[in-house]
Amino acid sequence: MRPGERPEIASLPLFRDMQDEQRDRIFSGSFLQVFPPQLTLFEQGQRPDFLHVLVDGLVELYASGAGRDTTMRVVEPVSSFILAAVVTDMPYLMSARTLTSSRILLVPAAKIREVVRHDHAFMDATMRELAMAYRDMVRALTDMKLRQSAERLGNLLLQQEQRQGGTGTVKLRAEKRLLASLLGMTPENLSRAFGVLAAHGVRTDGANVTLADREALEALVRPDAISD
Amino acid sequence: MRPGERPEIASLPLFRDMQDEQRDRIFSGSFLQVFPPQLTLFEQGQRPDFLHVLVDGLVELYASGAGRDTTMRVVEPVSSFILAAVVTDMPYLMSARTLTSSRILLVPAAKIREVVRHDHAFMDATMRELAMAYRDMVRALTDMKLRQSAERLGNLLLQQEQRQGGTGTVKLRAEKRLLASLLGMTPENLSRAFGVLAAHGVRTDGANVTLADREALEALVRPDAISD
DNA sequence: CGAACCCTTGATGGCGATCAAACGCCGTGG
DNA sequence: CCACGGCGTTTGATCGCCATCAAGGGTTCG
Repeated sequence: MRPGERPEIASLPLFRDMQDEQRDRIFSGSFLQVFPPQLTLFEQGQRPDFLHVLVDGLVELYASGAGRDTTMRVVEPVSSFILAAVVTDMPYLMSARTLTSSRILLVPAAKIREVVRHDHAFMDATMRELAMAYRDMVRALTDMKLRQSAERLGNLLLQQEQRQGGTGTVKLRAEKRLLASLLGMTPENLSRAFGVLAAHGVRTDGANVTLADREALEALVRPDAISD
Repeated sequence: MRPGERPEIASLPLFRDMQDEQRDRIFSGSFLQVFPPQLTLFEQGQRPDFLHVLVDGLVELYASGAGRDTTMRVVEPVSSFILAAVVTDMPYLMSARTLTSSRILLVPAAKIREVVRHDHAFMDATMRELAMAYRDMVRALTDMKLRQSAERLGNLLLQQEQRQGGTGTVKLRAEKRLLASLLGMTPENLSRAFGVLAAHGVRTDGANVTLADREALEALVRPDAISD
């Protein structure tokens, strides 16, 4: 582990408040590994072997079915993923692959389940993490059921703009084809959706998007105050 | 509380393994109330005041946005709902209304959060409940993104048939208009979806549905083995 | 420099929403 | 007991969003 990385992982909400001793147990049983781009980390249906913590890089979680794939989440560092499968010890509902070269901390699932049982603060953090993840999924599902594609895109841009500092600029971290899949549409229609938003002050230049007229965009998208 | 009801609630996975003393604390601060049909229990955006446990009746959880509503879940007895909002103490993401006259146990949210902190088994059960709820939402979102409407309906019928005993018969507990909203479509298209499935052995008679040719239906729907 | 690959743009088609109307069920009130 | 009215469901007609198919332009990388 590089200097500064371990404190960064340890300060994640999931690990922050637990006993030092228990945290040491988790980390000592874990190992950090570098994966090349486009590598499948695991596939849906498998039993969970590790809790994954993305330290550096970019990871896609996707689900397959009915002969097609769809992106469920793009994981950015530093954060953990597939916690729910680990604590329940039930098969993954999603597959994972690296998008870029990625450094990932692998924590044996059995160790997580063991430490959860013995460290109250860690269980508390796990519970909260799962509750937040559940709420994220509720938002994603309502978004998919209630909004059409251009609205979903506009909404995502508004949220990303806030998370990236509110400078009126959004930097797309992943390819547009992936963004399309995340939003539940095809690349072609994502392109057209950007075209629709152009009439509402959205300028695109490759991966750089500028929101020139926030008011007009919000009028189109009608963002939900609760979804913040 | 009627005789037999309290044991039924206490034997729920959520409350089953906690200390008797802590369970008493929770129940002593709670009260059971009867609500008429079509009554709004709470609305999205509100701060959670109670954990709800549906003892008898039927409750709809729905979300509003972009000028429309969509059903997120139909709650059947005996089970709790809106646990995630209660433990995080964050605003509801969904609204709730009774569909039929319902008996609901109302547990003060603050008491839940307090007991969670002190009872390890209860926290463990809460964590697991949230993990399962999260997984349910993942399944719902993939279903919505990957399948079209007739497939979603067929899938739901197959699952309901299993949950109702595998007799080849499904009894729809709610109105079809509600089922349509749950599946993310209009009542008109639900009707047409039943029409499509009729060619695959699905006979409907009001709220009674019989699956005459399970193989044909599964061939159409391609159910996912993981989604069981 | 060439070959993928991504993104874009255009043309077409299908799924599902919307609009409209008729049927059946069930309650109320005459 | 029957007539009426309301509501949920069904069926038909039309429209719009989005997927698919197809082709061209731009970028990256070998």
